[in-house]
Amino acid sequence: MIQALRGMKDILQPQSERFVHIVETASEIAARYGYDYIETPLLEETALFKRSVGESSDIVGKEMYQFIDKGGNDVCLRPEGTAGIVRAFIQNKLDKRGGIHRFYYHGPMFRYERPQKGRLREFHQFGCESFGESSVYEDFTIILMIKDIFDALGIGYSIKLNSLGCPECMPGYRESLVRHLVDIRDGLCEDCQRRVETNPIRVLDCKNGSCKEALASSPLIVENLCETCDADFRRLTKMLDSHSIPYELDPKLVRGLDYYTRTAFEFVSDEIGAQSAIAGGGRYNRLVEFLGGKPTPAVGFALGIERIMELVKLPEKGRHGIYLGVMEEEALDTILKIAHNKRKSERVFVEYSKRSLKAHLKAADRLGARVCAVIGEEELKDSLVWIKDLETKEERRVGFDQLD
RNA sequence: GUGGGUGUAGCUCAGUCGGUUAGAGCGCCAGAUUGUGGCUCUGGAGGUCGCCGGUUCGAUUCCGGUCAUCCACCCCA
Repeated sequence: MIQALRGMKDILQPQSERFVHIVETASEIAARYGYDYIETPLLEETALFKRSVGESSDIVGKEMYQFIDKGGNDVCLRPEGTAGIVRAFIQNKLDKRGGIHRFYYHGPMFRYERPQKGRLREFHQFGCESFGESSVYEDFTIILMIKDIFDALGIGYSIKLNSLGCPECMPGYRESLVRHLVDIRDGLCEDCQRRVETNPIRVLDCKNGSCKEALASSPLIVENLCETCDADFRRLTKMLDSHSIPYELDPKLVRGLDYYTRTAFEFVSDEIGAQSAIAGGGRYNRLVEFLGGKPTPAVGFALGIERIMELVKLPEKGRHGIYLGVMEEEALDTILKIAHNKRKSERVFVEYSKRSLKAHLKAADRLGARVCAVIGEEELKDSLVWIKDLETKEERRVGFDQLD
């Protein structure tokens, strides 16, 4: 038997219903915040991700589905959404056009990781990217939008917030951090000792207990921000406070992708296991320029649909729709016409073969229909259809055109 | 990539200290008379006990390998 590849899953109902519900809810809210839908290719040149996500990240280093296509191009399945959208933004010359451009997207992402709870090799994200707005109010608005989405979906979360600084203050901070890390090197885990060279910022994010202890006294970026970054960060937290949005300052929150600057945030849930981030994002003012476009400020986020599916509770829909069947073959034509008409407004099931009343009722019941409508010998004579409400058990006969 | 758990019916799982017909609940199918579903009752179908190899008179059970899956590390949504 051929099975789906490791870490890749079919999504059938009832899960597919949650999936659609999440995408629809998020899309609707994003549209109300002024975002337009964008669709970009799943396959991109490998160089795009190497440059945007960063070569030092594990995503690029060892988790990409990368291969050479038949034309000799080095390509890979996208491991995340932002890079492709930034590429599209630049390629379509929107950077030169100026103004503000906001996009939302959703679709599959691919990372060759070891699967576990909340982590798949093919997973789905919904995300938004806003280009051209440098105000921190846009960062605030994006956080507010995510809150709206999660509230609409009825799921709990907490927000972690940090600022990663900018080219003004980050390099200086990085140097002092490295100096400190070198001092405490012996107390760090193997991975972190390596990271001191490759990506010192990420040492802060290490979950290893001994590293956490060793890092207790390390300098924090939020205490080393330049004036502009600091003012923005204060404004952001003030806005969140005044809107009564609870958040937790996490000076050790480091986004895994290299392109983030200033605002970085994560929405986490404590109900879904170790992979607790249900949304993450922040500002990435340097990425457009880095990928060859005109310098353009940008903010964005992505949320993990599969992780959220575990949290969404769908309202019970109960019986709905109508089931149509016949006990005499001559009535099938009539039934099909009724079905076509009813389908303009509701869910309709049609059984094409002649069956006993009992069989029809049973089938209607199993399909979750509210009404079972059948034409038998008696109804055929008088041009009527017998209907039964499976919930109230009421039954009656009505004319072909009076079905409601 | 590392570590641990688990693979027995469609689903959730029991069980065999190695022995002849491998079980339960749920689900499924059929019936409880003629045109009445869900509930109940009765009956029935359905399993090469993940795969390969080893030990053994004999393996679903023990051992090794392999694959799959789950959880955690790592990484991240």
